[in-house]
Amino acid sequence: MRELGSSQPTAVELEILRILWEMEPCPVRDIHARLSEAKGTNYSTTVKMLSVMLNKGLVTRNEQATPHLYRAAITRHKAAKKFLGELVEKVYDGSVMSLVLQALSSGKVSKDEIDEVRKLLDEMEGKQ
Amino acid sequence: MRELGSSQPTAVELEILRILWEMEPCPVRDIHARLSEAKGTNYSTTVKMLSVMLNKGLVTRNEQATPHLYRAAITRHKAAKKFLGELVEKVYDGSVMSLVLQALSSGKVSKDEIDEVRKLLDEMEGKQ
DNA sequence: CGAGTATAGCGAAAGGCTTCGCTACTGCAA
DNA sequence: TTGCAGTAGCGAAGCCTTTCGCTATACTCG
Repeated sequence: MRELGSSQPTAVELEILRILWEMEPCPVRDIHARLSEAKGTNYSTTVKMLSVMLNKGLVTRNEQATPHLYRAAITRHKAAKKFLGELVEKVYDGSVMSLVLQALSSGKVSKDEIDEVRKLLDEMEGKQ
Repeated sequence: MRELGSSQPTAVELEILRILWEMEPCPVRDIHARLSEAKGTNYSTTVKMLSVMLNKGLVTRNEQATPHLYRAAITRHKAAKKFLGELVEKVYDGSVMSLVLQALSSGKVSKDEIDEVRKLLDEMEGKQ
């Protein structure tokens, strides 16, 4: 088994993680139900992907239970942080701010949310 | 040739795009110089990658010039927007704000930058 | 002109991700 | 006990990305 977190989850892996974050712990059948709904893939495929992910340390499972129950090995928060870091690094050349500005200017943000950001900014400034 | 933007740039493709964004238009040799510095790959590899990217519509080139001069077919801004949109969609379930809050709370942001965000927030509020 | 160097391109190999077919095991019901 | 349905696993195929060797073409300088 590779070291945990040594690699970013791939596309399908991420889909599975998202399902787990929402309904873990859960058996293959449930994961497959959601996955096949979106992609129409075979049950074997889901089982295999989970075995691959288990191998990579992206998920864990309880083998005592029948059927086995799967869980994500990284929290949504941690995964998000990794993705974000990579995005900032690779596309925004390490500037968190460039990304924030672009994200904000994409619109779709409510007044309450704007206030929330202000509050965060105030806190940050206080600590500097 | 596939339709422009039909697929996200892959890892190496993104590296090449970043080089182009910085120094376009430029010949293969220059791109290769930068790429091999980071990865130690062969000149042929760079040529091939560019031909693949040309095929995908990720880059354009001026064949009149000798050697041919390459340019990125998408701006850094557009690529960033696409990546960001995907990240928000896939990891933050569509909430731009979750992403912004997480990005900001990762630290590494100067006072000037904080002020810059405030200004943007004010503008946004004015328009609502 | 002719040799040597720079440029361009192609096809195939290597490796990773995703998919599935086939097999095996388990547990329950007739 | 036998058969069926649900569960688990493996190996290989197919596809895409990345890599390079080999070949061909163009250009430069002596």
